[in-house]
Amino acid sequence: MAEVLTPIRQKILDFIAQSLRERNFPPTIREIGEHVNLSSPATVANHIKVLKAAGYISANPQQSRTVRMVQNPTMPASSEVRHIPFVGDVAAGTGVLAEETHHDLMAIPEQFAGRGDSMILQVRGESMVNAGILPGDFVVVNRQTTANSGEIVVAGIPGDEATVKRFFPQGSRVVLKAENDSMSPMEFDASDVVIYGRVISVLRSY
Amino acid sequence: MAEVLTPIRQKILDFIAQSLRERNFPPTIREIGEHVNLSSPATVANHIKVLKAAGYISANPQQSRTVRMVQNPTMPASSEVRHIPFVGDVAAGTGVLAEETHHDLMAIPEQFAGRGDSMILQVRGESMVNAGILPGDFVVVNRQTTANSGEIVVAGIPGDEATVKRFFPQGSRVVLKAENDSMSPMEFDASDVVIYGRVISVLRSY
DNA sequence: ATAGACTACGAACAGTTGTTCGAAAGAGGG
DNA sequence: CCCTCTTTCGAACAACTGTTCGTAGTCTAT
Repeated sequence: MAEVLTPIRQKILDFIAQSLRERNFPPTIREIGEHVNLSSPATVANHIKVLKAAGYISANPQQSRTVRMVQNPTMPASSEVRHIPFVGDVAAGTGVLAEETHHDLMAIPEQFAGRGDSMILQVRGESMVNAGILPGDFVVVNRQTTANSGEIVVAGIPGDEATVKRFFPQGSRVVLKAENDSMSPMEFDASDVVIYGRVISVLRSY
Repeated sequence: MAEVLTPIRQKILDFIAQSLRERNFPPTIREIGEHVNLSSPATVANHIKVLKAAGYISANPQQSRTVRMVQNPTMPASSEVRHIPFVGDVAAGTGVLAEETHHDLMAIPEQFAGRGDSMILQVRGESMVNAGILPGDFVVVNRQTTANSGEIVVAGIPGDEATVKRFFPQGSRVVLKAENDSMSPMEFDASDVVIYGRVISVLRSY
């Protein structure tokens, strides 16, 4: 058995992928041939047949423009993803945060999912723009009641809703610092601040 | 002028979307006709022409299976996660970007994965801190060679490596603006700038 | 009723497209 | 050197496909 992924076949694969992403439809056999300098459609068809047999692509016989890329043959294990509940936005207050009712689950890659009990919030407000957290961003929050100095936490403060702030414990007092030039640090008695969790990752979609 | 979205045209739109969703390639005119009970290809072609003029779809003349939806009424909805190749960091230059070799795949939720052919880059440098993109952040990039004004793109510029900048075309010139107070906008001849793709999402892990 | 529009049909045409077949050229091994 | 495998070509074919053209039915407004 000869090598399947010869350079010319690699080029064919690339061109099919390119056509799909740039034009949203697959190329014809002759279009492929023109692109890889194979003047005979029979030659290209032969490569197509090999690639199809090897599982790289699939194609319908006798139908034009029906080659398509087969999804990654090595589907990574589902353990790569964790499903984390989306519990609302940060301005929604503690009720939402504490609730364990039916929430949408978002699939989050392990790398961004953290380890313990987690939840996802959508950020409202510009309090953390200097830390690269913009309004509308999704933050994955590890549920925990304490945090280390300087970490970004979701906290409940007196008379206000939950906010995202940088956390600085100072004895019996707590300083919550917004990362925004126009906002001053807020100081509270430690007993008045409830920490809901720590921000462990940020996801944004444009 | 008559109504554009007649029931039959709606059925045609639905069938095109269905074909794209279930088979990953568009139907032919006769396939459409068979599904909506129009025996003459001329009739279907007429509807196609109207829908195309109205902006619902686009199609290449004289090419089979090239109709495609202009807007995207039907999200892929296949799986909740897409696996996107991680191709290195933005400072690694064009070589890495162009390569189609074996890369690590990262599982990305559909919501952040975009639609077309995508790749993942890790951002080096502080050029986009004001846009909430920090050093070390992962950006999902939709491979495309053009972009709209104001969009964040991954671009190759003369004498430098690939960078992440905000894109402003100005006639035959191109202005690339860093989102960093200490960096000035850069202006190039349009032919000297290569756009590799558009940043569609940002992921950060603390 | 008459005219005009819109829609649909059916046939035909030219170009496209996947496929088949035979043959030639090169590579590698015995 | 000879054999086999692989790749490629060129030509041809049948089917497919977008398009054109003439005709006809339906509906609305005049």
